[in-house]
Amino acid sequence: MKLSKKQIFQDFASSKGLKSTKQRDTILDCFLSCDQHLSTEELYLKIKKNSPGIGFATVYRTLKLFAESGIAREIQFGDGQTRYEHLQAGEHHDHLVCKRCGAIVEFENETIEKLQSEVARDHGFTIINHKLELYGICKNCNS
Amino acid sequence: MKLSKKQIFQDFASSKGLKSTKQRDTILDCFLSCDQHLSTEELYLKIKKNSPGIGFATVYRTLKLFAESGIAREIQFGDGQTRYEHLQAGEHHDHLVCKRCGAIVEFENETIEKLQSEVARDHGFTIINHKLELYGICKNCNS
DNA sequence: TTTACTGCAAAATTTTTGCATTAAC
DNA sequence: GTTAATGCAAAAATTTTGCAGTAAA
Repeated sequence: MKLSKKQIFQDFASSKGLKSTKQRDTILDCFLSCDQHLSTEELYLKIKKNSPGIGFATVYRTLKLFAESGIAREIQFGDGQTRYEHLQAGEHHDHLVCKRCGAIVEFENETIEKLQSEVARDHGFTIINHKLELYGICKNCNS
Repeated sequence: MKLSKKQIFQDFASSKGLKSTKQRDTILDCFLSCDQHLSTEELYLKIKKNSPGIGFATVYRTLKLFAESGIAREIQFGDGQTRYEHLQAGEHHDHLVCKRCGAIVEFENETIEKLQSEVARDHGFTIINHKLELYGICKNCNS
């Protein structure tokens, strides 16, 4: 069975000699229980409601650690803010983004993934990860 | 035969009642003759060499116009800078990005495009455009 | 002349960092 | 005791805007 993200991060932390703190636990819990695709700012505001003591810089630095540990990934949807999404090792999240209402739908498609590997191979690339975003108008906004 | 990007932009400009200026011509020429994927800053620096009078804000606003006219598109590779790439109507540029040396290789793949349309249709989306980036290590850096 | 464009500098955003203090090991 | 983490506030880096002067229609 897969390790939980919490476990993965704890392993990462101890392997790096990082200390375990109340703040990091709080941020990790909130991050995991929150929606995908939150920006640093958004997560910070959510956390501040229950834990007013936590500062923006701590959230900022902790999210960077999450990305480094592999449980999260930075993404940019072109709105000027860096966002973080949950990431399970080996998982991919591709996105449908509605240009009108901002709705984000996730999808996975094995065949596309395979084709991507082929393209990479043809060009001599070893793929580490990828990003696929389809921008358009969603069902609701269309009707 | 396809309209040139220059032509497309001129049509766009006149349809919008925009005036034709020396600066915009200069910026358009440099943009078209320059490498793909330049940031505003980078293009500004290139232009300043030959036309020292042109200001950053003009380059910035002109690139926005290029994007609006359809001859360019904003992209983000996650390095904190917005970049602009050339875009022919109906064309897509997907990218292989080397995480080590930063090399960018463009590719197109019809089958992937078709699958994307299917995914979008399945979710009730009408696609306007898309972004596909494969991150990895390129042939040179691998060897 | 009327309207848009330019260049400058200032403002607004967002990301990143320095540092004294606090807390974990 | 050491070493890392935190919170604040300041600094950097980018993007965006206001405005007076300039140039195009």
